[in-house]
Amino acid sequence: MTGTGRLERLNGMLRRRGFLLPAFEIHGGAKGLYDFGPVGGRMRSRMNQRWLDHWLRLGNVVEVSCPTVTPYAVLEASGHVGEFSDFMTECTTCGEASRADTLLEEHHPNPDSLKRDELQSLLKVVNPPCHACNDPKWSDISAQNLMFNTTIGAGDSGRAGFLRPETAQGMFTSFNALHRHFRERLPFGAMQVGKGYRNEIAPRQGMIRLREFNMAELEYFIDPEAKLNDDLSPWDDRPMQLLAEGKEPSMMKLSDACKDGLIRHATVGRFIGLTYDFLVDVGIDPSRLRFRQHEKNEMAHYAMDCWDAEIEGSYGWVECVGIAHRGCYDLQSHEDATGKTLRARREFDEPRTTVIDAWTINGATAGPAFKALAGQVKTAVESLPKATNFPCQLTLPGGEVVEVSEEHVKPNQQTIKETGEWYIPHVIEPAFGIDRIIWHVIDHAYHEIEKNDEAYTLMRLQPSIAPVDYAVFPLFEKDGMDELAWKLHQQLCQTSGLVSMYDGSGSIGRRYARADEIGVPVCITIDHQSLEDSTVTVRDRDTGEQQRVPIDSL
RNA sequence: GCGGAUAUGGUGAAGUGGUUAUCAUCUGAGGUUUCCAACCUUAUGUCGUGGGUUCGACUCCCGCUAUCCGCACCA
Repeated sequence: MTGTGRLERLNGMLRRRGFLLPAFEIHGGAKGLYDFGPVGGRMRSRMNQRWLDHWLRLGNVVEVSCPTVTPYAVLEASGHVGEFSDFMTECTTCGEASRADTLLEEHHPNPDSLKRDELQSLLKVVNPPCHACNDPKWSDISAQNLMFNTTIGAGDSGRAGFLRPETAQGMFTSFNALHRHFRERLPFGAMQVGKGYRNEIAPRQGMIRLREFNMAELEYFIDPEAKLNDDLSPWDDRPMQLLAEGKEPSMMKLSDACKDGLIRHATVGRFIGLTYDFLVDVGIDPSRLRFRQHEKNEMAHYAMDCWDAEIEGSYGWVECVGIAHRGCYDLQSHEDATGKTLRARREFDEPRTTVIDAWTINGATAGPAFKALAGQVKTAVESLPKATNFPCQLTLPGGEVVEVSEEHVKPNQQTIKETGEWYIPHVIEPAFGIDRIIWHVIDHAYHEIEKNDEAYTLMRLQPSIAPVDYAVFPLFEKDGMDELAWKLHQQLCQTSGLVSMYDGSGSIGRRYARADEIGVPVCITIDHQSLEDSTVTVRDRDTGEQQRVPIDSL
């Protein structure tokens, strides 16, 4: 941060030039909602594309797209309904708002687990003092859900739902389709870029905390027992700033951090490396990038290990990527909630044979004898040792005592051969906050310099994400230079993936300045000589150097 | 959600209980100009929003919305 007011000037420029604008402004605007304007919109889609390309290079990752509108049951199963709701209560004396469960921490082993009614009545009974004014007078509690509620369908047939708080759940719920697509072979990944929604209590700091935001997530499914080919040596030449839990920050090689057990899983380590490469590739200054491991107590409800990529900018160090080892939590949760299986199979090296030589029930006699309890009796009998003598008494899980005699049982002798087993895959998830990354890319690219004793601003954006590739200028809009420039501009626009901008107004210096301000890497100028020999000058944004080249070589 | 500050052309600012609200810059048109924000002419464009006080409110008061800074909350 150089100089006071840089942030204000930067924000002013972003607005003026159409990078970022407060959304719906003529209606008064809305907190936490932003437009990407005519310049920023292009940059955002380039960033998204760049991100997809980056992960597609792994070769076993596919792109999907899931709805943002999500049924209640999905997010209930994932734990979001519970985790993303807080029950708030307000002190009627001083107006201080508090979380009801926090107030009751000393009066209940786990107030967070209580249902709304239970929490309400416990609050009434305990009546804890307000930590601001000490008065124990509380309003009724109200649910503060950080997800946007909606109703899917109209009227009585409407189902409760939410706008998704993350893109991940759709990829978990379609696990079986992904699994089939990859011929049932792990590891594989599914990813998507899309919108996520969180009804933040207090959106702040421009692009840093939004209510509707662009996210890009990869869910990488692995067999927790399989050997994975996660070679971290490619990153040995670029140590990274790592803040491991409970350790001092230090520059480390990923391979060492993994060897020392700071990074608890090699795939997490590899994704840290790939994330580093992506961020630096789109223009993040590597010296202002670090990876921080979550403390145990700040870890989200699903995570086993989590590393954030934090980027330093005008708002300090900000979390922009989370790389979480989610274990089997998500697939397990959806299995539990739906009764469907979300599993992969691994074959054993050698088939495993289990020899059973014990007892089971004789259905024909035990059925009529024990009726409804027969199932429980069967389980109990099958766990008895071979040496058991009948009749004998068994206590069932429900407390009933039954007497099992010889006629109810028969020997159970079989050999079971298993060639493999079904298991719930583990998930490693890199989750990117695209808006936050775009913000920091802009923040790092924005330079205020002096040029001929005048303040001058330029954006040193990477060409791969610059909103415009070429600016085409006629030196003067006359003598046919304007027609030639317009023709070249049209030609460039025909090329897939290229964006060109024509600018013919103002002095040539002014036009260079305008292009520099939005980070156009290359300006092409048509002058008198161009009319004669079909050459143009190509000017580099960062050095200002010009080269004369034939039009055809562009 | 609480407390404080703020809200005037696209951007940045000045100003007033009274008739036509000021300046710079940007933007458009025309002219001029042989490569880094030059110059001349000219044009377009503003008092966040709703209510109140008043003969009259951009100005004073209140609510709302938004922005910035703390606190709280949160991934």
